[in-house]
Amino acid sequence: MAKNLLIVESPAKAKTIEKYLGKDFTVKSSIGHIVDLPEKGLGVDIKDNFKPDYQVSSDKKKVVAELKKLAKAAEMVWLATDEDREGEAIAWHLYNELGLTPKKTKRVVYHEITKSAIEAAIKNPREINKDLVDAQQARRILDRLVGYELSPILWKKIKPSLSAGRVQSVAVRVIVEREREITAFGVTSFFKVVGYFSSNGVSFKAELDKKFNTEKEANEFLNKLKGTEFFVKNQEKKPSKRTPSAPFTTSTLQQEASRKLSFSVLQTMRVAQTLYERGDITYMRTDSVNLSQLAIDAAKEEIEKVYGDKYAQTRQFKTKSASAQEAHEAIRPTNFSIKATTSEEYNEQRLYELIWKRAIASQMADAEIEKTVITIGNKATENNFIATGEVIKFDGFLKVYMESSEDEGEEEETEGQLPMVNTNDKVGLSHIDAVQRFTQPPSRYTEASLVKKLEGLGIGRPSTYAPTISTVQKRGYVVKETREGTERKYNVLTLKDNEITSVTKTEITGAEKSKLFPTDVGIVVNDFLISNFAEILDYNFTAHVEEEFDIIADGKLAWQKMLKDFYKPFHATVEKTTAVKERASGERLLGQDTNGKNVFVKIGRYGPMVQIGDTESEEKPRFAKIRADQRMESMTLEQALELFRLPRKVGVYEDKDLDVSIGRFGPYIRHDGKFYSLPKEDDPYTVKEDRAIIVIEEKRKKEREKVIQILKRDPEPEIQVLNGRYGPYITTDKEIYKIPKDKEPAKLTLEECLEIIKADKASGKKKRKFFPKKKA
DNA sequence: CAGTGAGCGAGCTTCCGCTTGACTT
Repeated sequence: MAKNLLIVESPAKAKTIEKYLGKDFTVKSSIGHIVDLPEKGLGVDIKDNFKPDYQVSSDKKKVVAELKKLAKAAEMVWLATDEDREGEAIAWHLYNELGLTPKKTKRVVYHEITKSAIEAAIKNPREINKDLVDAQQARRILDRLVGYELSPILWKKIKPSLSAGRVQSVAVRVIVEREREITAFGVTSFFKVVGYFSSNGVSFKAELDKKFNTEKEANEFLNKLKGTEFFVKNQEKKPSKRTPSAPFTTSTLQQEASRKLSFSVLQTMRVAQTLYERGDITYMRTDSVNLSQLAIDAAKEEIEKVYGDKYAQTRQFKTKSASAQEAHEAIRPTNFSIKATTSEEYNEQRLYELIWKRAIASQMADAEIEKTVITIGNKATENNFIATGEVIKFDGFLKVYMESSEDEGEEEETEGQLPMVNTNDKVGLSHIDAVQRFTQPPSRYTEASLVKKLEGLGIGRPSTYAPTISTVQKRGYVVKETREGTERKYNVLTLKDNEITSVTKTEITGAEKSKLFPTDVGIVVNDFLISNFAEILDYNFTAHVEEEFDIIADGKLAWQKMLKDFYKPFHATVEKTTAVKERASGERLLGQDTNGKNVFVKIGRYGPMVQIGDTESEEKPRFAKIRADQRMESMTLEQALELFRLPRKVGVYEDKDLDVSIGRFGPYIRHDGKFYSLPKEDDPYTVKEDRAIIVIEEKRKKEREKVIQILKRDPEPEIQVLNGRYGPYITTDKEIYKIPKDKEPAKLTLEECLEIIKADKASGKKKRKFFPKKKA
């Protein structure tokens, strides 16, 4: 038994550190937080000065028991959790749960996993910083109060199972507001003029320094240029340089992996986790752009070896984010001399390469660039045509890495080569285009650009960006969608050989790929929260409470005092809002039907719907769910009435009615108490009796083919051999068993089936239920 | 797993931040 027990948060980290420390140390991990507030109930006693009811998390009981045993046997316990608010709290929880004493406990911290850093940390132990722990308690309890007091209001006022929180509600707000900006955006068109010139055998283009509002003005301008001459009015050369970006943080990794590899933020984190566990990269949840000196030296050595001395230029980057806690290094390869991971998995290879390039480039020389601007004049006009060109004099870091542009919507301005010219040189004209362009609304967020936005607001942490994005989608506030654009016509005027011609072309506009759109529910919840809880939804709310957490961490404010000051007015608003009777349904009156009854669109307990007739009237109103491709905001009276054409009776089959409707899982036919899904190509509003019968018969045929054989047992439940979506399988007692490839499903005997079941059970794999309920 | 939607009411839902796990006819 080792004399020393050192505890870190991550198991992969524990393995690495154990190698550095030698046999006197056992290194174990807590696997994150070990205690938390209970999932059910508030878990905070408001009356007893916000006393939290901490409990060992159910999935950490085993970890805590093992650590406790090891701690008891050790002479000294070293708490080496991260040096940030959460890490300090984990150390404190460990201290409490493991029953440690000041005499046999030491708190150590480091910001990088290198041998020297760990050894230095061991030489400089300190005590647990209770002020920092208190700041974490304030953070934790504030989030609980906000989340668990706001969410139930939404259940009551809007619909069950919704949620609200300091982070997720602002994320939804960002998406809703962007959508409104796009809707409100007035697209206007203008004419952009581009001349195609040549000089000394080099063709180049130059853009006019003026845009025209109308086609008429553009036409007049081109007319003026008929038969005139162009000359070089001015030429300028300016040296400039480009500096590499900092190595990746979690947020920038997610953004670049999204742009360059089309990864979702979740996918990026999963792949990065694998690389981390393989030991290929450093920790992937970080807000720091720092590299250890060891890493910088290693990068320099690699750059000099591969690209030559003049390509190396080491630098230390500084974080721009005020909320950064910098407990780790930036994300980098653990070994710079390894250019590719040994993993066979394609996505792991691609992400590793991206991380390697970005980290290496960050320690490479600036790129030296010469910018050239040629101004082309014409005596017939005061306006000039401007040609810009760039020549890379020294590529520097660009040899390895080029950051992707942020505005994917922008047109690619490929700058060609410019000719060598002198002032007053005449230049030849090929033609001039005046092209109709349109102003662009702001672009919708991708998952990754939303992360960037949240990070900029100081909201969320590297470990929560991906979960937050998935929460707002799971709650149905936001959907990630790819939408096809629409065609748009635009005009092009061309001046060539002293003649002006006009053509109309078409382009696709408004196409979106994997972008975030707010749903009706998201919009209604957002508007409700903003009108009632403006403070929480304020973009500066997190920044403001973070300032207070910092004061607590400095020991200048008691965490209970901070919570009290926040909670009193907050809870009063909660009470006041709860007392209001009306639901917040986003109700909108669309008009009246032929009987003069009011027709509404609103959100009900099961989502957006249309309603005919008033709720207060004697007669029960009629309801219909709106279709997936419809939006409350753009719903018309005609569309609403159309929805009431369902359910429709389309005929009779085997003396029973055939009814067609749309349910939770799409359009279906109901016949004799059974449901038959209507295939995509059939329209529930027009489908006829004969077609409905075909659909029913097809399903019956499949049902018949589903059963390969049934083997009766008594008293145990029978064994069924069935044809499933993925081929034949055996099932009994709600469990599913795979059939070995060498067996023929139709000829399986009862004995063989039992053998397969026995073998499967013995393999020790845990079975998943057919429709798994939520985890316990 | 598919007819819901007001209201009555039981009992359910929910936060953010730290970590990895287990595995699919």
